[in-house]
Amino acid sequence: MNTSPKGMDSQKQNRLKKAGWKVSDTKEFLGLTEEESTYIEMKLDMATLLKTERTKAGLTQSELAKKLHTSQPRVAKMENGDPSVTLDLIMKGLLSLQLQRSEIGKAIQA
Amino acid sequence: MNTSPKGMDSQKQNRLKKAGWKVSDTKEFLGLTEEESTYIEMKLDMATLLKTERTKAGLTQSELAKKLHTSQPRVAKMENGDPSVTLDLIMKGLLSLQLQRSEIGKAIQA
DNA sequence: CTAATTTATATCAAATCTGATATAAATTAG
DNA sequence: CTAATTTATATCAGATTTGATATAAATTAG
Repeated sequence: MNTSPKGMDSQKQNRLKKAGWKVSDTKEFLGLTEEESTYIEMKLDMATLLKTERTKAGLTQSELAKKLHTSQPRVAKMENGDPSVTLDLIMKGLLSLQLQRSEIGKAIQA
Repeated sequence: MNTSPKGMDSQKQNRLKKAGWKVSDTKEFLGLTEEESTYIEMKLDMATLLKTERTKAGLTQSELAKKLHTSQPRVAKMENGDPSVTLDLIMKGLLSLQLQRSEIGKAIQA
């Protein structure tokens, strides 16, 4: 019994609550519509990709921050999928790491 | 002679200047770095996709606006790639039209 | 053509996002 | 262990983005 949204996925839950995501309604991430959670998951995936790619490039957060004309603390927030960071900023980060649209697109499809 | 960034692409230029994009430097969209223009093009492509998909779904801007809990004028700006609109909002728009991540990802790869 | 519908532009206060700074916590090097 | 480096958290003023409203322009229907 119960394959409904109640019995959500087990791994996804932690990722959502990890960063301080807050739902418009009330109860935690319960009450998230399909679109809302898809949007958040997408953003978290992009955040993870940013961290992965930065590391792969052998850069520190401070070094990436300089390329991006921002600060190290903000890069930390980008990589942790902080709700106060826009997808725009994360995308700019990925592009500054020389990722191609094809690579970003592939990651979004995942 | 001249296959350098000076002799940019011909179609892309119009799309950029179309919406009121302003470069941090001065001269029009000259002086855009590769990353900056890629970011803008990506956003414009998503904007176009939004308009295409809304139309395909047989919805007016007002109807989509209601789904998105926003206003018709903002939907217009989204579809026209107005610089004052975040990629976040456009993505939420696409998701509210029931597009899957796979479809969005594919469009980004283009 | 004329009215109705749809889309675009202008404006604005409130909310959100921004880079910067200070500093704490965690990780890595010696 | 201890210091150095790197990453995370807190705060904040300024900038940008937001939904809303009014209204103009464009498109479509009759």
